[in-house]
Amino acid sequence: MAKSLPKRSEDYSLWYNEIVKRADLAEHSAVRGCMVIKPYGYSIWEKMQAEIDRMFKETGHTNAYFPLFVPKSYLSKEADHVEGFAKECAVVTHYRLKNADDGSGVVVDPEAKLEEELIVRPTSETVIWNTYKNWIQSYRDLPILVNQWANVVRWEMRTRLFLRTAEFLWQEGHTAHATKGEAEAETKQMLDVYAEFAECFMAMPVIKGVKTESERFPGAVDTYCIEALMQDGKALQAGTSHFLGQNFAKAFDVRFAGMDGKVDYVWGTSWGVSTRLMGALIMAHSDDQGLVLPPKLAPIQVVIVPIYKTDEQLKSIRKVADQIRTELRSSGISIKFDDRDTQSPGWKFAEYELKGVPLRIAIGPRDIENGTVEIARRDTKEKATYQTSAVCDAIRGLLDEIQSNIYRKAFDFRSDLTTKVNTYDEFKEALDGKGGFVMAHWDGTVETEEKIKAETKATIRCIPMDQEEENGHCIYSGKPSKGRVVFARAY
RNA sequence: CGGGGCGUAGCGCAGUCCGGUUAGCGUACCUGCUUUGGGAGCAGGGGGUCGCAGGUUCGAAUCCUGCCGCCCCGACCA
Repeated sequence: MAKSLPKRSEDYSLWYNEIVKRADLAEHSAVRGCMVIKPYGYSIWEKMQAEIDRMFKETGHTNAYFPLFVPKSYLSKEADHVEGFAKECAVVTHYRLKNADDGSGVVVDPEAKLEEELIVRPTSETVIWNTYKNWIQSYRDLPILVNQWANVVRWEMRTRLFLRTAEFLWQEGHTAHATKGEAEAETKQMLDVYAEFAECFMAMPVIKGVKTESERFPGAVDTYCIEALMQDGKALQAGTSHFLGQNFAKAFDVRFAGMDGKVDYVWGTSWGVSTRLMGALIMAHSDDQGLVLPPKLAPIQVVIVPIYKTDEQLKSIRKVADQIRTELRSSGISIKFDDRDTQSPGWKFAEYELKGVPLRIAIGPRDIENGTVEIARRDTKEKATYQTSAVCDAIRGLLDEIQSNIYRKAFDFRSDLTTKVNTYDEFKEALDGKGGFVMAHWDGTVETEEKIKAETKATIRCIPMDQEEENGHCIYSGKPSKGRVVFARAY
């Protein structure tokens, strides 16, 4: 009867797909590569959004909204940008349908062809810089610190729920500055925001770094990123922040008069995180029983399950449950009392485990008699009995403890799977053995990077920002190097 | 785009090779009774254009032709 998940150790990819569906996070839609985000999954995304949005506001940003459609000509104004995105764009060519002559349904009306095709945005730099052109004349108009929450479409060849879908939800920040230094500082600030969110809320340690030239965002001068490690030893890019230099300002002719009266191009940044974070969250902590959610992002932090035979028993359990619920709610904890009599307690236990609810309180006749409740932790599966009077304090403490425990667990896991290597043989051995992050010297050339990728499927995830200076030799070419970079096989 | 798989009840599948009563199983759903400290038991019940179109045949989920769609692996990819 137990409907167990596939085991991570046996088929990680199958486990991932199943957990997404079984925990009611998302499902495939009728359209290839697109997903339906279900209410429970969406409520986790909303928790993420709320925190990220708060952090944006705290750093001086405001939200706006730009159109879904990008005129085709805009995309080609920045050469690298169009090169990077052209192959995965959805294109709108017509604006009307009509009934087919043979009665077979509706067909595209050939009379209704658009003069200029519209691209469904894969990202919004072009529309936004075209707009900024009109917003900026002088240094007094700068900086512009705008973010938008939106959906974008990238026609990916192969998709995976949350990790890579044809349409996805994200936020994209687009800022404009008077100086290079200010734009660079903004790029790094937002990277810090992402890293803080990942570590403090998702309980997921990340490496901050810079992308190599070949992994850079099309149109950027520098791409900064946070890289996380998943339980199967593969890396996941969890967020990026781009220093755009004056590239888009030049492409869209966005100039401003400085204090000294001289006219110059504006400096730009863009940065984003997406529903891919949901995938990261799932893979960072969950186990073979289901989701494990960090308390700070769990839509339901505590669930109370009553165990009873008679209405009388339920009545006295409800009294205790209501008391606990009222007190915890007043300290901002989200708590659900599941008194449905349509499901058995055992069913509920399994269900809330699958959904990653951090704490479960069970109250039965035995507890009522003893003035106790049973609390079970999702992360360690430990159960303990508490005096009813001590429950609320215990819960508050346990939520904090779970948050830091799963972070520590993920951190230790990453430490175990981070290997320093000095030769190409050691490199391949580490990759094929335990996987994870492999720290190695690299000669700084695209050629070497490409050869390593072709031979091992490992890419340079980033050049870490806290890179230690260390003289060494490139594992591939033997040429001198001044520090290690992070290699991994990645999603 | 290459390789593999799948399409039969809400979901998961068997049946297809070798055509033949009324298309079956698990689960979910509905009703009733008994249950409830780890996915309850028993009894009864409802639910199907077998992906679509055409063909062969007395007869097609099953054979033939064409088409459509989705998933997985790979190549590709902020």
